[in-house]
Amino acid sequence: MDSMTMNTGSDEFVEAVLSFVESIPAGSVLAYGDIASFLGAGGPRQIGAVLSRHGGGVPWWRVPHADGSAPPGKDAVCARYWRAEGTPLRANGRVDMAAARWTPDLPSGLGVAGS
DNA sequence: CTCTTGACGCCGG
DNA sequence: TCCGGCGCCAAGA
Repeated sequence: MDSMTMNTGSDEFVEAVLSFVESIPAGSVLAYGDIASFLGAGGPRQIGAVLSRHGGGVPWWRVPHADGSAPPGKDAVCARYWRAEGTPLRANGRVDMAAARWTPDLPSGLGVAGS
């Protein structure tokens, strides 16, 4: 997909975000800003906007804030899902981003590639 | 064209 | 650690 042709608000962008979220394995999470960064389009707010409108069919609970906290109102629901999926949590009940943060499957051989 | 709003993120107190 | 404020990006009125 041409990232440069992907304009926020376009169905392409929406599908890309939803697809990305669906690809997140249970037990791992990604912050709004992380998705925007990996996607290479828009910003954290655009990701949140998409999930708020079309996130009804994807594991949106795997997409907390950068600090590991959950979206407004969904705090209790998220905690339940996180516990069920064994997501690394901190004492405060928020996600341990340092351990739960997921990265797309990169070509084998990388891992340590410090670039 | 300008102003406000929003499932964000980071910094300072 | 919690709270508030400012910055960012795009859509809507």
